Amino acid sequence: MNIGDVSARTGLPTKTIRYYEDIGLVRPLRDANGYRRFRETDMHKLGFVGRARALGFSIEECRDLLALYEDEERASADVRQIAIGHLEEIERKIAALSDMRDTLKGLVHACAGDQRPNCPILKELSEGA
Amino acid sequence: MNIGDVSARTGLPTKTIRYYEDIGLVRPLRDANGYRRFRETDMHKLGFVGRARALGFSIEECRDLLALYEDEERASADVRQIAIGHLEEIERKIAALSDMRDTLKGLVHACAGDQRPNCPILKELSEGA
DNA sequence: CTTGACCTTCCAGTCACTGGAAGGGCTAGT
DNA sequence: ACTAGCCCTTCCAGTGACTGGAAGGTCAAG
Repeated sequence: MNIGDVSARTGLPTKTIRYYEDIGLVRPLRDANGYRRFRETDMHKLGFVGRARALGFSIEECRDLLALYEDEERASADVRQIAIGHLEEIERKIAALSDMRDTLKGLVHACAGDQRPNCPILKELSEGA
Repeated sequence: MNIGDVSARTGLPTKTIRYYEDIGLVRPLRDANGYRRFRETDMHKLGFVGRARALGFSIEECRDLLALYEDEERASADVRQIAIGHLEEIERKIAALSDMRDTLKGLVHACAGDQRPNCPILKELSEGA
């Protein structure tokens, strides 16, 4: 399979697939003409990474998860630990964004949004709370 | 005021303040020795940007907000529109993160997290939903 | 006159791609 | 045989918003 087929099947852009090769996530073979040749296992790995990325795991976490996936002797505790760490990170981000949302909502609500210059949003940014 | 004083008063790292000068958010004066000299208005602007960044506004949004702040003829509607756009962006991010969180929570819950290799997290990443 | 805390510029790295240029390969149709 | 139109290759540069570090100038205190 050439890179275009893999892209169509995994949904990953070819640029991204080449990048994943660059950083060593996959190691496709090469045809005589220099084209990358992807085996089923390569495509499977790329799908794995694509799904892990969609869940917000970093590339390094993906690398670790892949290594665990390929290690038949793995302990599921190690996988779970990575997932828990990531989950906590997501909870922190949600909390931070929720704080921003609440503050912004209050400001947007307080602002008349008309042709006059008076604006509580600018006032807040200018003076602090 | 030198950059160190501004840093202490605004809470922004000196590196960040220099960066903000680089991209034209502030234009401090220069002393004969080459040191940046910040006026009150410069510090005020930096505080403004710091608070806007803390609410998640991008640098370009901060630039626009600053311009509106300095425009006495502004319409508060323009400020409000920027804030609403940003608010929607935040809502989208929260929604995406919440989806990830829910999926991850389910997977973490389903995983025994012991010494055995069997793992529903890896299974999901490997096979898709 | 030295120490140490400040300040300066410039370069490189972060993260995970993304865009584009320049060029070679392959297949189908004329 | 030639050409059109894809597909593939590499390499370089840019994104956002900083951050780290090196190499060196300045200044006040002791």
